[in-house]
Amino acid sequence: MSTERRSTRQRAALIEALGTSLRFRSAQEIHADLRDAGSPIGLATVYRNLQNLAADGEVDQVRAEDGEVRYRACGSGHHHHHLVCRGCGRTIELTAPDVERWSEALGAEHGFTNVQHTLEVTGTCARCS
Amino acid sequence: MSTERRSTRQRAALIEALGTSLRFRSAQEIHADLRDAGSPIGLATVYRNLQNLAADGEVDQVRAEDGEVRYRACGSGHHHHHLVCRGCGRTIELTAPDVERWSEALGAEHGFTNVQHTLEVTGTCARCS
DNA sequence: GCGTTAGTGATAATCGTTTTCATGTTACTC
DNA sequence: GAGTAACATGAAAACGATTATCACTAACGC
Ligand SMILES: [Mn+2]
Ligand SMILES: [Mn+2]
Ligand SMILES: [Zn+2]
Ligand SMILES: [Zn+2]
Repeated sequence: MSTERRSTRQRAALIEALGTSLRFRSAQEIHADLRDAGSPIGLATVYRNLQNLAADGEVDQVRAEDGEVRYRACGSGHHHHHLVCRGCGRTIELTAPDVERWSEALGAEHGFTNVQHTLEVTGTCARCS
Repeated sequence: MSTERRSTRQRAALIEALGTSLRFRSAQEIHADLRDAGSPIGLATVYRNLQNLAADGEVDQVRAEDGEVRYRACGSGHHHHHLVCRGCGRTIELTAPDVERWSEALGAEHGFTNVQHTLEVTGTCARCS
């Protein structure tokens, strides 16, 4: 899905806003932050661009417990997981080769193909406890 | 949270409907199934009872990709994970002691306490491929 | 049976997200 | 630099799952 997207002021502002944050944030939070930072942008545009960026692999998205989707520009463009503080949102990227192998093997063992998985870890970071 | 809940016709019908299904189903699916099966019940009642059952550990709930919450009465009352067919919904319960240890250790290593995790595996089962 | 109180359900409200559609911009050609 | 077709934007309306309301019903303990 390599896409040629037009460069707009809004898209640039969104990418910059993402780049400067270490936390996962919802579309609405990001929208408010952009507004506060003096970059007027429509909410629908935030949603659209976040989805495009996610589809293009530029940002990660996770679904919070309450069902809201949160976005973050992660350092690695490759498959990884997250350890997220439930207090402050501080996020640490994790790789879990054992889990990758484990899920693949279990899928195969049960005759499943095209095996995917989701894995997220949460806790309270040192500063927050 | 061990709760003393009153036994009602609706609650009994819901528990029975859950017991006879192997798939994860949304509250609305379960509601429709109950109606079709001749057990009139309000949608709000389905939602309320499913949440109670989940809080009491009687049913598992997972969030689908589209954000919908799905429910299922699982065999084991203990912590486990799922391998779910994206085609037919067929579900296999998994335990992953290695993952349990891995997430605990990683949390501790980064100074996190009260570490929790979610892990779900999806794929296409033999029958569906 | 009675009273207390949790449970029910039709309906309205909530809220994150998506769609609509008229208008603004971008990228490209000449 | 125009001209232009396709894409992007955004205010507003629509959507859809879930939750809240509230008048009514039915369990439970006595
Ligand atoms: Mn993985
Ligand atoms: Mn586990
Ligand atoms: Zn923290
Ligand atoms: Zn299947």
